[in-house]
Amino acid sequence: MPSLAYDPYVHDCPSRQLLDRIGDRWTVLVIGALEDGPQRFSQLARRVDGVSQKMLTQTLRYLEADGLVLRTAHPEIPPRVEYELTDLGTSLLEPLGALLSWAKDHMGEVQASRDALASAG
Amino acid sequence: MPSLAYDPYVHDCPSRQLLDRIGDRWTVLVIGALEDGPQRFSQLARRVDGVSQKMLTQTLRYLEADGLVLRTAHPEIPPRVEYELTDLGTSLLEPLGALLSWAKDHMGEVQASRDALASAG
DNA sequence: CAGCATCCTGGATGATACTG
DNA sequence: CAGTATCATCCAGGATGCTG
Repeated sequence: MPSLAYDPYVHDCPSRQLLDRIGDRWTVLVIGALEDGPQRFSQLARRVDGVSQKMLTQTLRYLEADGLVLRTAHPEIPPRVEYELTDLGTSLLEPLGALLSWAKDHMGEVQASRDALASAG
Repeated sequence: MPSLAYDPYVHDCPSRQLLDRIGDRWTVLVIGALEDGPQRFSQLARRVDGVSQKMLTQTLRYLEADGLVLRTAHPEIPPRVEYELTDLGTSLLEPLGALLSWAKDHMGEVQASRDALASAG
């Protein structure tokens, strides 16, 4: 049994800060989109369907600041900017994968529970 | 390398639904608080510091509906209601623990990256 | 004690227009 | 193409008061 000892509601606690990041709609999606190699801004925008330019930019800036994503601007016309996961960012794929894996394995049970409660009224 | 193949932005996708749940500030905290056994409502309110009655109630209702938490109301005066993780809820502790673990192990690097960028201007 | 109902605010997010 | 700037919106979440 893993320990959740340090409380994420303590503002200074790393777990809280991580939770805040994962909380927003886009961070996880962007990281997922970058899983298979460097991507250009417009590629990401298409890949992470529904994200606005503003949000994509903001998310990428955060990830860059946190050292999870590397930004490379090529001095060309027209501009070309590529984003890729750093080693640190890549290391996050594993626990994230574990979570998605749980969802895949157990979401059926969750859905069944919802349905049961709904039909029970 | 884990696969993040199925896209969480697809509304039907389990990963998206899980993300939505974890997205809110309280779900993860409540699950964490329930890690070491059944808790009363007021205990949880104190444990998950900062949560309002409304949010705690709402979060518990969701978790109950999803089959992650079991609610037991004892017919007494004054009322006593206990919440505990189901087996399903307990199984979520593991991937969650992995994520928190990552935060613990790497948040230092993240913070260093932030500081570096900040001082660099 | 546990928990609804109501009102209200702020910040996250989107839409739009413009630029190097 | 890859952004920046600005305005508009929406609802999660907090505050408060009441009930069984």
